[in-house]
Amino acid sequence: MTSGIENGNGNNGDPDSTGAPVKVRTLADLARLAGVSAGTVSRALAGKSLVNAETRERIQALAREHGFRPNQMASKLRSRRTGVIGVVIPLGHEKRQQISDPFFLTLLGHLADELTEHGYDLMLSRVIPDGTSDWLERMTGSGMVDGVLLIGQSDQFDIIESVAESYRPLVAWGSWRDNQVHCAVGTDNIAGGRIAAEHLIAGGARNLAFMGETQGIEIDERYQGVAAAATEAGASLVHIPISLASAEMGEQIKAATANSDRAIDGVVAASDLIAMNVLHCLRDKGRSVPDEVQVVGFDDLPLASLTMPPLTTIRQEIAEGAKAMVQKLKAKIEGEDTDSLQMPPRLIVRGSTRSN
Amino acid sequence: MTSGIENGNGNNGDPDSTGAPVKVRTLADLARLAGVSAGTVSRALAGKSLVNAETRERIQALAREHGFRPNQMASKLRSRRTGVIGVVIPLGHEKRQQISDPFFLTLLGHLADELTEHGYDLMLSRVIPDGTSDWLERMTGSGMVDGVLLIGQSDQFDIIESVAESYRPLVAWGSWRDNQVHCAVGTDNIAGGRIAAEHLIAGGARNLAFMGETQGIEIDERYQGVAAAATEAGASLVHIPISLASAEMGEQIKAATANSDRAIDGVVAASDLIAMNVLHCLRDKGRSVPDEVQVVGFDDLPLASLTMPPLTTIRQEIAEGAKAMVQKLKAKIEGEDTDSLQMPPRLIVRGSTRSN
DNA sequence: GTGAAAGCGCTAACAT
DNA sequence: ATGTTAGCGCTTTCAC
Repeated sequence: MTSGIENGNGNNGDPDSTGAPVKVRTLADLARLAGVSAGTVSRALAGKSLVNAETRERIQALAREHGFRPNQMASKLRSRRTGVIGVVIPLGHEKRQQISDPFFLTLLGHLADELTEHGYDLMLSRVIPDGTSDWLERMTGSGMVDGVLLIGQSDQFDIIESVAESYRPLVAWGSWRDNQVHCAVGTDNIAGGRIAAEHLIAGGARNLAFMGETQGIEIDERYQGVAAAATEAGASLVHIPISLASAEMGEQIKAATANSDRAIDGVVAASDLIAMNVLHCLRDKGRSVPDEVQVVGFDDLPLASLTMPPLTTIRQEIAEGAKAMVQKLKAKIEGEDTDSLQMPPRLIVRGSTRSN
Repeated sequence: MTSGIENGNGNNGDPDSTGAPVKVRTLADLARLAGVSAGTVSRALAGKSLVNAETRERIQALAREHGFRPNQMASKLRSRRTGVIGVVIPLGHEKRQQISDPFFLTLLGHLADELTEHGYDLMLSRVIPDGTSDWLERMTGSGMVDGVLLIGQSDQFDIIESVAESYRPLVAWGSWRDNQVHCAVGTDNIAGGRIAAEHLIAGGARNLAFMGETQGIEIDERYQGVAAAATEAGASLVHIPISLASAEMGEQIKAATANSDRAIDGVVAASDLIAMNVLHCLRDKGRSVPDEVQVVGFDDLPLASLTMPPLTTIRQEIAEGAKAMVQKLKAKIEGEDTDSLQMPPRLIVRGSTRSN
């Protein structure tokens, strides 16, 4: 707190010797204090080269002393760049608006780091799409952000496509299809599902279950991969849609596993979160993992190694993906073109499956 | 896509009959189209009452048709309110900038919901404080936000205090001390620690360990609560600082539990995340929970019920806390005064402790 | 109920 | 290297 000294004793940088505390609210105020023009202050504070080093220092010191920061709204309006990236989490097919998978929050954390690193601020928006493209265009169309990152495509693939047609700086985490307009970064989910199922089958499973809602395209692809592998191996497969609302998940899993005519001996969960719930339910029912039932998760969250038994899972490269998303978005903002990126999934074998 | 029709055939709302697609970028553009003034368009789009209902409808329809949204930066600059709340996660005492406890991400999720509900956008910032108050003043002082929410106080209590002296619309999750300047919402951590320890002791534990860094004030208070209870009961207590970087956590826990001269039979973890790691390590070492060692977590995250055994923990009311934070912040923005809120902790007994 | 005019606080040409 | 000028696109008195 440098204010409070009433009798300016020489070094308080206040040219009018009244000693009254001067409120510096605008560039113009500071300019007056420094005896220069607003333009110069603007340049000095922005660290521009065309300002005399000495005056720059002086102005910066003055600004610091008075705790002055230029108003960002004015700056952004004038310069037509906001330095802000909109990060949107579409909660398309989830009744409860809460939580969403820890996967998304982990991705968000990495995106936040990466954006900060690149000098961007982050405007977060969790939206429940309403059937129109409004939820997205609210971000893209209002001059608030320089670009948009989507944390998942949810069940909004087509809407994202249509918006991306006219709004370039947009990158989504999710799936990529041939001729897709919008740039996506994600995992090869079909391959991931396939690998998971093959691993289960190699461990002796014959009656598989896939647990998870397939409304989101990513999850659906995982299911397809599982289905393909099951068909090829002549294994049976049931699909059990599980809502993410954790309160109900346990009941749903129990009901589902009870109903099935053949005893399920291999589970592919659509995510680690679901897998953890499955593990918990199986334990409750006294079914041993991996001896009676094998379980594979998807994501490889840090928590996956802490379950009992530790979770075999399909790893997604979240940190790497976040890096790629930001890098691609930057490229798009600068007018370049970018490809989508589908990363290969990787099987992480732990204790919830029989290794060979 | 309503554009694309080249020969305006009557109903395309385009008064100049060239049929050329008109780009509507500003209020003025739309005003011209509608044959009114910019001011009227502004009022119509804002749904103000003093506009003729009919013209309002017409203008809104026109705006929709052309996908026009008023530029937020201009609007915010002019109206001197941004409709944005800054949410800051200070990563004070964590080497790795990543992750932070899932607790914080859960809180973030609830805050996001709550802010959205109240019509605010959310500007997220994860910062690593540098010893100055810069990380905070960057948010408070640049006209970007109407208020600031802090997700945790980290080890920045004093800095928050000093900023709060002159910046009113600020609410933090965290601890409250007598005569504290800034508004805080949180749990009574001392009581929480005490309850946890007493429960352990009631279950027969005599040699306690507290696991967690106490640099953050909240955690330190939990430790104090544990210490008080241990002293009163004549139980021993060791403090084992554990960094949150999950890679190292396991090693640290193992090293710590190995070194201690007496066998620890009761663990209070500073968070559920730590508790989960502790459970995992104990399993690795073949020590049974709760028979040989009892474990209590802190937070009651959704995941706490999924561990094996399910985690006994001290519940923090995250959703309720998020609601309170937003409500108090709103009050402060509107110039009212608000008290801090310390919520009572609640013991949730599950399987990781002996219930009497 | 609507139009005209005056900025919000800053930046970027264009002068000098 | 610095000052001057002209807006960025919107909201909001103030007239009518």
